[in-house]
Amino acid sequence: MIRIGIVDDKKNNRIILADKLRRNNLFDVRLEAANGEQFLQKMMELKFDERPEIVLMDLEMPIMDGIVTIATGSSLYPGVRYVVLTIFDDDDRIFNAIKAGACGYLLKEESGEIIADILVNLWKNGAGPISPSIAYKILQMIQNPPTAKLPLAGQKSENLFQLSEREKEILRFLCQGLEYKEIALKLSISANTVKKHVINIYDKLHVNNKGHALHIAYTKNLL
Amino acid sequence: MIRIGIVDDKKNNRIILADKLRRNNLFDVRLEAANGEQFLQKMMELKFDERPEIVLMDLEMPIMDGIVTIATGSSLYPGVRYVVLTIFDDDDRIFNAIKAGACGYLLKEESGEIIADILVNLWKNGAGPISPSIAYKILQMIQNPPTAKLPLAGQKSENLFQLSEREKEILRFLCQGLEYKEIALKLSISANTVKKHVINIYDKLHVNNKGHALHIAYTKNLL
DNA sequence: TCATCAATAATCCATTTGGATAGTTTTTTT
DNA sequence: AAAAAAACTATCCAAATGGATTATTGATGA
Repeated sequence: MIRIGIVDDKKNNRIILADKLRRNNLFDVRLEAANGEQFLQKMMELKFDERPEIVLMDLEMPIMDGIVTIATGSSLYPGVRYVVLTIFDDDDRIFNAIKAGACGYLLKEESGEIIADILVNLWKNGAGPISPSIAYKILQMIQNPPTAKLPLAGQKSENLFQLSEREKEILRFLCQGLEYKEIALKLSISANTVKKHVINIYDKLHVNNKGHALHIAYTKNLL
Repeated sequence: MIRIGIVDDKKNNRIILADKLRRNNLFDVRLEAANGEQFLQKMMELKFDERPEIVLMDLEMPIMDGIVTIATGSSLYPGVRYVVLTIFDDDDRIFNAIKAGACGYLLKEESGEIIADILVNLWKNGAGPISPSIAYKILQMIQNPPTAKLPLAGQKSENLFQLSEREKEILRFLCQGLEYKEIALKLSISANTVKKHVINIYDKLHVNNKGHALHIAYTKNLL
């Protein structure tokens, strides 16, 4: 049985999709969430071997959207595969989802059987499921890099987490191993303020300690 | 009828593929070539509306290989679609073929029916045909840009700090943002022991806090 | 003008971490 | 078998971190 998670703000979508998958005896839909925050919350409560192996993620959601959720989730739980399942196919969304760590991108148009097939294939072979039209767009992105968005030389990624300039500055210092006091000294502000910024950064990254934050910073190229 | 070209140095391959496609009444295989030079020569001799709309291109060929041929051909005849059809799936070939202007990349493993389906789809919808495992590799290329790899630096740096296996293990957890307690749980040892290991790691790395340690771990590739 | 937001600063409190020190057990090497 | 190294456990204490809350300032925008 492949453990599946479904994240979609429309309850009906979740039910239909879960039904489709459950009809196939290979899938065990055991996590449903209406937005990213709820998803991360539920992941936290699960033990390692109870967590879904594949998570189907809608992109347009209130509170915490799919891309930020994938970015955070793929750092926190690297063993989990995230597959975007959405009706949108614009370049920015595709690109950001991939950068965030999605290993597949399916359009909701695809039929239930195809989705099931593709997920089984992902689980067995590790091949990323990608709708043909999406794959074509990705090719085009490589052929015509949309204004320096392709990080082919390890460039900075988009501001996924909406950090302010000051926050990025402080995150960079944090990543160098500086303590609050030292950062305060460098920036000529008080250590209390540094701490406040750090807490705000944690909020935006949806983490609650330095280790996690640095992990995301390093793996998501936030520096 | 979709006009098809086949470029492959093995005559047998051409015959088998042409047969497969001709069985389907949608295809009109009207150009065969054994290498890039021959292909370009024949293209030159054809009138505009006689040229193939889709060209299936092998990569490994004598005289003029597939990538150079695609690069040249896509400049000379932008209206023609080039689909790579090969047994090779290494990153460099894929990337170069796409950069050269290929609009699809199929592995020869795919069955004749699938190839036919995919070509029809390409012709009708413009969606690029890509084998799933290729698509996955492309994703990974975007996620992990091919950075300049240092040949021996990896191995050297692992020995540089003389970390024991256990210490490396704990450092990896630390880099994932886990706290002492959580690491202790994962390793079934006490948090005190974890702390002791961490202190020993700091000693070896000549640092005195988590930030510094993670910085070295990430930048010196200790993971 | 009023509302909002980013940056600044501070306080209180609980938890985590870093450092020193002192052991025991297990494994490896000599 | 003895010695050495690695792994494990523990306690004390000081420092750093995290979380919540409150408040001021300046810039931006409706």
